[in-house]
Amino acid sequence: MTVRTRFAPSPTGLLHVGGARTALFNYLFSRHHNGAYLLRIEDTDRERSTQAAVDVILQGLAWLGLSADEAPVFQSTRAARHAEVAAELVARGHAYRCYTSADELREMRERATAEGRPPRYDGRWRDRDAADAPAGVAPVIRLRAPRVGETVVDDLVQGEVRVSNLELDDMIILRSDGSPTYLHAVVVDDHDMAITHVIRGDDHLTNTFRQAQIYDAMGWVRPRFAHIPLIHGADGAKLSKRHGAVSVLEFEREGFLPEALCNYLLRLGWGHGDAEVLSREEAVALFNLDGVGRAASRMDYAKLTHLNGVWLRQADDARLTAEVMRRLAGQPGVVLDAVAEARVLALMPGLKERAKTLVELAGSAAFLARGVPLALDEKARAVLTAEARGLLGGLASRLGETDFSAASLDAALRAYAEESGRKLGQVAQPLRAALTGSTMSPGIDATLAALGRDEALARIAAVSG
RNA sequence: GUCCCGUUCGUCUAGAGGCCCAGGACAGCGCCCUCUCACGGCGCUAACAGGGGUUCGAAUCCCCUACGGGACGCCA
Repeated sequence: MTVRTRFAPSPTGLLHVGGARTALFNYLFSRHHNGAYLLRIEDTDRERSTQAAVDVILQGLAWLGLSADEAPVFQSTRAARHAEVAAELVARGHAYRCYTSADELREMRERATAEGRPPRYDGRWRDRDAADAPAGVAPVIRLRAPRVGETVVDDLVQGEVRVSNLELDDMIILRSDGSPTYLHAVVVDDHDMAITHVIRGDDHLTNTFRQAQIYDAMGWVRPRFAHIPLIHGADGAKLSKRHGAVSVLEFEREGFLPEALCNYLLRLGWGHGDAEVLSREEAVALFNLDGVGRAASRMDYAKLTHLNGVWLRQADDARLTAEVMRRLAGQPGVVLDAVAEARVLALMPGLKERAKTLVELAGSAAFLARGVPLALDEKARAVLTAEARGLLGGLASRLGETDFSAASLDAALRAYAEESGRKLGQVAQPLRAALTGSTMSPGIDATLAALGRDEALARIAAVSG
């Protein structure tokens, strides 16, 4: 049987890292088994569901490279089918109409809580004759759940989890307005979509017992379940809007690469020996549910940032250059012409070695797109003493006759330093300050080469007076 | 309150009875490399929640306690 997984977010907020990881695991599991990975938008809560939220989810998944294999299924379009299944359940005696009012239910719950019992529906309409139905009251449909024995779920991550049926009451599957409840809609949709593996957050684990009862009542074969632990914020608390439960698109804005975020998320709650850096292909080949832990884990931005640096260094120069140009756009003082782009591309091997995020990368490349005279930061000014400026003046004529390749430049600089009785650093640092306006950059030879002779000389002239 | 799940260095994890006086990664701290900053290399600090069992032997199995999380809605 073909493996079919699905990611089923409700479009009521943002696609945060928890949802992203759930999507990733579903994706990897299905790919590992050459199966299909689907998307279902659980938009039955019309009040809170918005098109904007749907778009954010779609964009986030696309950015992560986790777009679904088939068009998304919108749960709200399936209400008739949900009602149909509920009616079938009634016809088969596995569900019944309940006329208990909201007030009665509240009373029931309050009394149970006061007496220290778990709040449960008492099943008062379970075996009552339909003739007793009060006039003018629209009933809900409740599942006639088994009252003896236990419900067992064999979870691929959590193992065998069981609960006494005494703990479960007759859940509502269809509301009095005819709309399905979440638990019911999910079961019907997963069945109709032929989902074979339900991989989701473990906040759904106890819901699974009730869903299992619906499958059983319909005589449907249950999918395999895998409940993965939640991701907590850096402070250990549940991920919420207040704790950086930001959209994954926010990570893009902050300069993270999708492959780095996926790599990080994969290792959060899943391990395979000492493997840390994993490409998408490697992840597909290695991913399994056995490697998923059972304890919640915390977001660690430091490690994410490190991984981002690793992936940045491996990334294609042209791609990174395009990212830098995009991020530099609109910044004051930069000129984004073909010349600037060529310089950024030329220096990219050195630049990407030193950056952890695209934001940093753009920041460190900005000097390549600025004009003369360059603004000098504090440290650069300190380096450019009168003596250093004089040294640069002498260097300028030397550079006028040097071949502008990194190797030749390196040799020329070393020769000049030696002739002047200085260490290379005493020449390189003032030069770096003049060329970049700061005291940090890729190797001075590569920086010179990227700028080109004319620009380099102009920048030197601007400071050596 | 009831039920379910969990607890290995600060963090993510390896570990499926002897290979573990617990390994890797990030972070931190040193040293080296070096034209700056990074990268890289080397090294250091640092954990089996607590208590009982079982066993020749337990991080690994069982029980209890503590702590954490989740679920108990005509929300999803």
